[in-house]
Amino acid sequence: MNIYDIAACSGVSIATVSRVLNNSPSVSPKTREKVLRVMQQESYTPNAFARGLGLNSMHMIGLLCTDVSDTYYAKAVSLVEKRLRKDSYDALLCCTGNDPTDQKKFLQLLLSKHVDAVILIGSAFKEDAQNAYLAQAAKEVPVVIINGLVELPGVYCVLCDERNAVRQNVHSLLHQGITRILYLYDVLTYSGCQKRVGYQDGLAEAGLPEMPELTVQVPKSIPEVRDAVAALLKDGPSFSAILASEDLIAIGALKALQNAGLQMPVIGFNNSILAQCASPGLTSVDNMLEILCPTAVGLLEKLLSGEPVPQKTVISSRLVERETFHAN
Amino acid sequence: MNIYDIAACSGVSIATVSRVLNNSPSVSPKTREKVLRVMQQESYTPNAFARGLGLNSMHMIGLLCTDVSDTYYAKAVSLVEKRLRKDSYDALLCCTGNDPTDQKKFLQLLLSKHVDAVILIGSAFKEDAQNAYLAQAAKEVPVVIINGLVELPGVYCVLCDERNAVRQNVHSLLHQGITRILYLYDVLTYSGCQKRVGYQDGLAEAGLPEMPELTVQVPKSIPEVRDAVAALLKDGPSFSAILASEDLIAIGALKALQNAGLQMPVIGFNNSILAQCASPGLTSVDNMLEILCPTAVGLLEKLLSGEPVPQKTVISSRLVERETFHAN
DNA sequence: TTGAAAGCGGTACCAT
DNA sequence: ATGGTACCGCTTTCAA
Repeated sequence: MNIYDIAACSGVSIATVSRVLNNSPSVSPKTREKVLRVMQQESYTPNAFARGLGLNSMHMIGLLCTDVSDTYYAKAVSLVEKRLRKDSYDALLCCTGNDPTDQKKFLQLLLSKHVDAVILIGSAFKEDAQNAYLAQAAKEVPVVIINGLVELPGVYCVLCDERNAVRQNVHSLLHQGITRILYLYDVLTYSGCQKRVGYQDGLAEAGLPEMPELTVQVPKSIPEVRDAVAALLKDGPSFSAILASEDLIAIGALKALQNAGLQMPVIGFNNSILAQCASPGLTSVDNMLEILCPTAVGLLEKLLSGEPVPQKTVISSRLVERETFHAN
Repeated sequence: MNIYDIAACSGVSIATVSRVLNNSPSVSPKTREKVLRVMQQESYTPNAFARGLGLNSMHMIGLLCTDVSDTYYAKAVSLVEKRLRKDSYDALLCCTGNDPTDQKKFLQLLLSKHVDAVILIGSAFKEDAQNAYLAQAAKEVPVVIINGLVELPGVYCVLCDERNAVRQNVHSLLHQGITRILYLYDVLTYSGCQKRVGYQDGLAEAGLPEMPELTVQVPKSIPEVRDAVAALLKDGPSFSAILASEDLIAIGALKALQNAGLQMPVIGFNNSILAQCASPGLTSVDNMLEILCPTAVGLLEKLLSGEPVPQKTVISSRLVERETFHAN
């Protein structure tokens, strides 16, 4: 069943059928009615490829995500996809992993599929070399970055003020009289850098010196973090609170503390389900995916309909206090 | 840059360019070489829509998933997507939620996009009414179900023997002298049913009567499960071990036990990252997504190239013991 | 081995 | 308001 058949059955031309299909106002109600009835009867579905060829769009958005199996990114993908459906966009999912070469390859791949736009979720795009590719891509279609920042024409960023979130955490710990705060992080994506700088900000504001021995990079793995923190507890510099760039990392640290029979404030990041799973419940910074994601898609919607939108949208975080917050 | 331009630049016809594009053997090495060089020079990319229109395929697979924000499904989607890329298929992601109406709507949507196949991940398709839609869909494209079972022509299932997994868990608990085992579950998808039946199997084998008061349905939410289990501990039937259909549920139960100062064997399901996050570490059944997902895509690969494949592939699970396993 | 040309199923412009 | 028709860019059959 194609548009020609429908045209024949309805006794009109394919042009008219196409108009009905596209809700063109210039079709008489009677004609529209008739054509629609035939479509219904024949349970006609327009061919998406033919449509794509003509319009140069299949109403698809490319989702470039480092890793959907990660709880945080999975949530972001879920929220984005749900919001995209509202505008009847389809989501083409592309998981890149952390290799920059793959990331650019997949970006290329999405463009070759003529997606209407690309949304970056947790991408590590950060170095200039990669940004060159992003810049190129952004010339072809709008690029929206969730919780990342690349200031380039055609690239729009929606992000959470994580730097300030960490700064405030430091501040509140200092307020409890804790000055030696261990900061654990894994990768230095844009987001990763912001958090670390927030940690430094917090200390600097209180006139405290930087403590490089308390800023420790760890792999994103519970047992490895646990062991690393255990080692620190044994031989390392002393500390009496822990901030982590990720819930998972915080949980690894929590395990080390438990094994050592110690208690101290531990604050994670992302407010993921993992934070709820931990015992004691992990206090965590919520970076507001529930807001970021719909906002990002909303932006895209406007962009694609030609409306102007800000290149950068920043929202603030929210601390979710659970059992690991206070000292003693 | 289209195929005509490339043809012109190479001094051949578009047919020849097309042949080169599709690795047709009937092109002389010299011609092929020449055309390829031009393509390279012009950094030509064939138009995916035009290709789709001609071939009636854009080399896309529809992923029908109830909820990617769920840790378990996210992992499945991740593994499937990764494996699909190997065969250079793209993944069109569709999150349906649990409403059967939506599920059939999205299935329809994927079909209208002419995906080459559909992979169901954690779908609740179970009732006959829905199966009618599946049957219809399976007439158009192959349907592969991961960890679910629907026996219909054109539907292929790859699943884990979860029934047996639970049976064995019951068995081993009975062996430890525990006869009163609380079974917690949330939804009765195919998988959900199998697990529950496994629980019954285990008890039946030991000649124990069914204990409906120990088979409790709970919502998939840590605090709600915690409260439900706390209530059972207070006023309910006695039990001295807990089996759950999901890690998340097991963790809720664990929290209730901790609050009550109690310890008993608790076994979760899925061996998700959540199990590692819990303290004490949650013993959990691994239902082998790492095997199921690649197997499912491998099946699809064969199907799409016309090779025959079994309609049902079952693999066995693996118990991952952590701290919550043994009594005392 | 190569080329010409007829689809594939729509969109959109130009007439009427 | 409606119809005719030239695209869109590729695949594939048929002839040469």
